[in-house]
Parts: sequence; structure tokens; C-alpha cells
Amino acid sequence: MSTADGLLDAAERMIREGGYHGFSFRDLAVAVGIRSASVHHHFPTKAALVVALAERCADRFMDTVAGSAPGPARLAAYRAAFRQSLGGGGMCLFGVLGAEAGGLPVPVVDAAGRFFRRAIAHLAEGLGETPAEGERRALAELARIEGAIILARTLRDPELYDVAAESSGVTGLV
Amino acid sequence: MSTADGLLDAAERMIREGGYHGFSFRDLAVAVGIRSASVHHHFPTKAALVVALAERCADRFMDTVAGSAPGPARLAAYRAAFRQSLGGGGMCLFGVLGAEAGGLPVPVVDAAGRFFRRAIAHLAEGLGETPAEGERRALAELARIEGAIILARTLRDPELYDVAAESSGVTGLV
DNA sequence: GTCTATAATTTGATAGAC
DNA sequence: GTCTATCAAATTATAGAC
Repeated sequence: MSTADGLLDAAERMIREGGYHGFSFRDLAVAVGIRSASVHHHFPTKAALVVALAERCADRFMDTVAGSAPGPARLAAYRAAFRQSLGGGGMCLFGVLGAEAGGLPVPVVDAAGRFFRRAIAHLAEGLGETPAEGERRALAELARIEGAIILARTLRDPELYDVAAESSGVTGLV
Repeated sequence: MSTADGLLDAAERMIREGGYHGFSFRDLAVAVGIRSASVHHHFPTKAALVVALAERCADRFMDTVAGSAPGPARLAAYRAAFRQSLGGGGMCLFGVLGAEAGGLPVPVVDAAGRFFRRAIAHLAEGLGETPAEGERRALAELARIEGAIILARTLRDPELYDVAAESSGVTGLV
């Protein structure tokens, strides 16, 4: 694995744990066994690193759910994919960045926004009677998932994710 | 208004904008017109200040929704109360703190957790056929609301909050 | 209750040798 | 691609005068 990939891996772990301001270039350097100045050789600034990470993360996520059939099956695939964020109690990368948006470099917030638009458009397919209805449902389900991660994390009980994001009694969708 | 209240007001604005690490004691001092060292006279540490803020914020929120009748009316009251967070595009205080949880002082995360437990217990009343069902629904609706704020904020469109949190076509609840 | 002064640490980033 | 050395700025916090 390349050093750049190792740096992105470490950054992903740390951002999901404590947010954009929850890690430093020195932390990354220690994690991969180089010096903090060398990190700048791979990514010129912290903002550039996080934008690159967001793009890698978005691509991987969309690859994961790409094979799912439109409609309820795809929604289930999304729920399962986001559920992995909770491995170790971490947030969804885009959820943290969105929550901290006001204190972040604009390109970073834009990257998070691009992911959400992409996910909404994809999840919306076949989710409603009309395209507009599908989009509304996709938006609502994504919101529920992001919020479920926050609640499960804050209340320190990963099982709450399933209750909050998947209990069919609430949406009547699945 | 006391200086302490002014400091909490400023901190609330800044945390909702950029998170726990999105402001400093100097920022607060400038906002209320004193020096950064004087802030420590009112709150010994940053963590203590945010815990005090979380408690004030939780009390105010519960006061706001206290008069609502159990069931769907109370849910509507919750949605409206959280909606105010979006005034100016800010996050819900507890939502940001929960998202950044891994990088925060434990007492701060605990304070956020206490609010969510309190809100869930209160919102659950009359929301389901059984107490357990009410709790599940309360959890799911709170998740939807928190996620809706994140999405509306990240996509820079406050109207998306209503679509994500309140579209009745999704939950069939209201 | 507010001030000045300052300590101790951390941060993101740069210059230039190897 | 990694290093040493370093910078300027910001951070939380403390001591003690007024």
C-alpha cells in the first residue's frame, strides 16, 4: 500500500472518531511512521487531504451499493453500508463534515455535498411512485441513517442504530 | 444580561456553526467585550463551559415542548423546536457534539447523552401502542430530525429540513 | 470581575539538504 | 520521498495586580 493511501486510511479513522479538527498532520505522520513535514509531500494542505479522502470514500461507497436493485433492496443496501461506519463507534465521514460545516474549508463542505447529492439521486430510483416522490423518500431515509449513527454513538449503544434506522414500524416502507 | 449568559450565548452560536473545536476562549472574549483570561473567571475550563451550555440548552428545549399533548402533536412540537436550529444554518447543539464525540471531553459527551435520553423518554409518550413501541418511534424520529439538519446544512438548502424530517409520505405517522 | 503578562503546548506549513 | 530545522500563529490555562 502506498504511503498516500496509508495517510488517507489514518485520516479516515481519525475524522470518523473526532471530526476534522480531531487530528493533526503529526498524528497522521506517527500513524504511518514518517515525519509531519513529509505528509505535505503527498497532500499540500489539510483541506486538500480531506477533499481527496472524501472523494475516495464516496467512490468506494457508491461501488458498494452499485449492484443493488432499485427500490427497497437498494435502501437495505444503503442501511447496511452505513452501518459499517459504526464499527468501532465511528461517525459517517460525510455526517461529521456536514455537522462541522460552518468551521470547515469550503472545498471540504462542497465535497460532502457532492456525495449526498450523488447518494440521493441513486437511492431515489424506484423508491417512489414518481421521481419526485423517490427523491423525497431518499432524502428522508438518508437523514434517518445519519441521525441514527449520531444517536447510537452519543448514547454509546451501537444496537440503537438498527432501532433508529431500520425499524419498519416507523416508516412502513420496507 | 450577565456576562456568563453572554458567554454561553456566544458559545452556543459558535458551536452550532463550527463545532466544539470551532471556537476559542478568545473568540468568546471578543464577542462579549472582555479579555480571554476573564472568561476563566466564569467557567474554569472549556469543557465546563460547554457542559453548562448543554444543560441550559437542554432545559430550554424541554421547556419549549413541555406543553405539548403526548402523541403526534408532541412530535410536531419537537420538529418545530429543532427547526429553529436552522435559523442561520446552524446545527443542533447536541447533534454536533454527538458527531464529534470521539474527540471531546467525556463530560461533554455525557451531557449530550443525557439530553437525548430525556428527549426520547418524553417524546415516546403516546407515540406507540406500547411504551416500547413509543420509544422506538421516538428514537427513529429524533434520528430523522438530526439527520435532516445535517443534510439541509451540507446541501445549503434549509427547505430540505422539512422534506427530510416532515414529509408524511415517508413515515405515515402524522 | 477584569486586567496584563506569560507559560506550555500544538498547529499547519515552509525551506532546503540528502 | 523523507529528513532536520524552523516559523508564525493559535490554543488552553495560570499568576497576580487592580
